[in-house]
Amino acid sequence: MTAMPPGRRPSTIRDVAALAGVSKSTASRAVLGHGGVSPENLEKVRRAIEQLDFVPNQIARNLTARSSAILGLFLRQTRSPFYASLAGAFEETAGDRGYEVMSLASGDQPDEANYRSLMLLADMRTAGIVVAAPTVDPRTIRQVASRVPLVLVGQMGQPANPGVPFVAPDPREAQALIDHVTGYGHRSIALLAYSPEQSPTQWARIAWMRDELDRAGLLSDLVMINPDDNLAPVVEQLYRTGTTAILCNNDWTALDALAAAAHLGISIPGELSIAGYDGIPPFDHEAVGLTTNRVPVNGMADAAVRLIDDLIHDNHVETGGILLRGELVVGRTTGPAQAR
Amino acid sequence: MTAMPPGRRPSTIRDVAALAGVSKSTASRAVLGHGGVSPENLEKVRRAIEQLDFVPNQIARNLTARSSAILGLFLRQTRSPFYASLAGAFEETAGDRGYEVMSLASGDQPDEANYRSLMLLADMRTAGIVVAAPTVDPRTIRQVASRVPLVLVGQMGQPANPGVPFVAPDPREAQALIDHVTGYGHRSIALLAYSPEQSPTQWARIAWMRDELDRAGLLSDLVMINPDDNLAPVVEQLYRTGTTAILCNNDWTALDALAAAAHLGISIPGELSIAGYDGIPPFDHEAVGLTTNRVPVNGMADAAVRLIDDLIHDNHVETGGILLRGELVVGRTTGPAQAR
DNA sequence: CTGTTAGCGCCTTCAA
DNA sequence: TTGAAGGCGCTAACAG
Repeated sequence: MTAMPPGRRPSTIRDVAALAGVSKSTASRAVLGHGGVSPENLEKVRRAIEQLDFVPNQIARNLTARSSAILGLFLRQTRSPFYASLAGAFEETAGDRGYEVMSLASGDQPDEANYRSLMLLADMRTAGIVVAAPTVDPRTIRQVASRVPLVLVGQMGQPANPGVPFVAPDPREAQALIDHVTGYGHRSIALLAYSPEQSPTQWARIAWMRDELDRAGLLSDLVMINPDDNLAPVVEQLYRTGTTAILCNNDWTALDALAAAAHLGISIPGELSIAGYDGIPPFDHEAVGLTTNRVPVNGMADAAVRLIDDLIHDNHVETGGILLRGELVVGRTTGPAQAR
Repeated sequence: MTAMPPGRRPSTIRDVAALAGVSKSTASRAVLGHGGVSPENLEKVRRAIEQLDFVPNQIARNLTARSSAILGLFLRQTRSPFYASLAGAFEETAGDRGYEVMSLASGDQPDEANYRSLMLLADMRTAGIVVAAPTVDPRTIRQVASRVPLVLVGQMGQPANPGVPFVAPDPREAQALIDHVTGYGHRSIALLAYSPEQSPTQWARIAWMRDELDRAGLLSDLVMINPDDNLAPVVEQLYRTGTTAILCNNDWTALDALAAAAHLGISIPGELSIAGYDGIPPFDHEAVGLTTNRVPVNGMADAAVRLIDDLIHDNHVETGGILLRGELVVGRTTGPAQAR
């Protein structure tokens, strides 16, 4: 047996009109409920709708309306807890404002594909589009933004995308993390990071920490890594050369570093302190015990909805962008520096 | 300044035709590239397209084509690592087969909203819809399935949804977990679970484990909990009444139980073994060290794509559904049972 | 090869 | 209050 749906083509407003014995227009008016239809006809149409199991095609509707209550969400990747969390928060807030959210993921395709995806979102007459995909080419962003209200989230807009509103985590929030480890007496602190191309946002915080630590003479090293690297050699090298604390670009990296340290027999946080960044559940779970900086995902989502809503309603919008700070999460992977 | 997009309405095929000095159809044919257009006209159209920055409206296209290369994905929630992971894997595999994936999340709304969302997906002439949202009402599923090829993933189809193909984790895979703890000598094993309504799939595995353990006389208790419960009282009670191992409905619960045990001063796995279920990253990370059963998310996604693809192309489809097994992940939260 | 016509499913003037 | 007509953006069938 093929479970293919039966030929029964979804009924259209035309079918409804025919069965009710009225014109398409009357049927349409009855469906919309804006009034202007006689009670008898209204009833007839109502019955026809019921009988035919009619549901108006929202998409066709948008076609004439030139707009809709749908927001498009373009994500870099769905798998990552960070983007998943952001998307979830966004859907909630947007839902509260009466928007439906349609998501599409980039998966770091070639930029041409990103463009097509974004246009697909625009084609369905979305009221606006929110982009949470830092790797999309700025030109693509600008092209789409010229057609549809667009907001960037989780990434800086300036200077690559002048005039495009954005919400992003404030790199300066990393100060709390630095204060935390220096407060523990660490004086030889290393940074682990992906390349700027790999993740501009994560790089922003790393660059900021690098500058801060460097200025204070506390930076032992900045090691560039890749997502799938085995960190054992890196961690060992750092440990041997006197680094007592490692700050990572994100929580994954921190977990990888922790696992590497375990393999090397380095005790945490006795001999080495390690901190992550992002603090997205479940990374911030007490049972994991990771010290990290929790990025304000909910706040970012809220701000994004507010921005896009303002843009849609033609309100004044801060083009300078919004930077939000998170909060320090103290776990069991950082502790007092030990003299060696 | 309002960053609203300039009035410049996206240009249509009509504009292109006008500028090129040909008819809409010729322009359309040129765009489609199916041939049948003179080189001169082709060139003229090409130039007009360039000049107007024309991009065909994919949605309008689908409207006439009555179909598209878009798959709809309806998720229970975006935030959960499980669904995020599933979605990510699905997008990848679907992408390999040339599909674009549009996602919509349920967020456990009233079922009427689910229906509307599903219809929205159908309205855009998606080639098929994949539902990963166990809480959607079976009637809604059937209604939508009668209009568009539909596959269930991460949930059983039978008997609530007869005839609707599905892919789900095989509850019997839990055997490995049971063998693991009994192999460690545990003879008083408890289960922690959400209610069946909360999560039918998780309940399926719990019910299966309950039966198995009960038959072997090893079940100490089955405690019903809620996602946000504080588990300290539960864990303490179990521990005091002689339970030496706790198997949880999912990994979150396991982390919560671990945190509770830590608060109570119960050492893991010395005095108590705890295991999770799902094994989705980052729960399965070595640094977390959780013993769990890794559900085959990638395999499920692959199978889902295969099923929907078959359905779309009218191939024979196993209506019985597909059950997939995962693999045991041995961490540091389980160990030998200790005599007390 | 080309333009005309007729939809896809819906909404919105415009007269009546 | 109603229906006819036209359009949203595009494709496809049909004459030339």
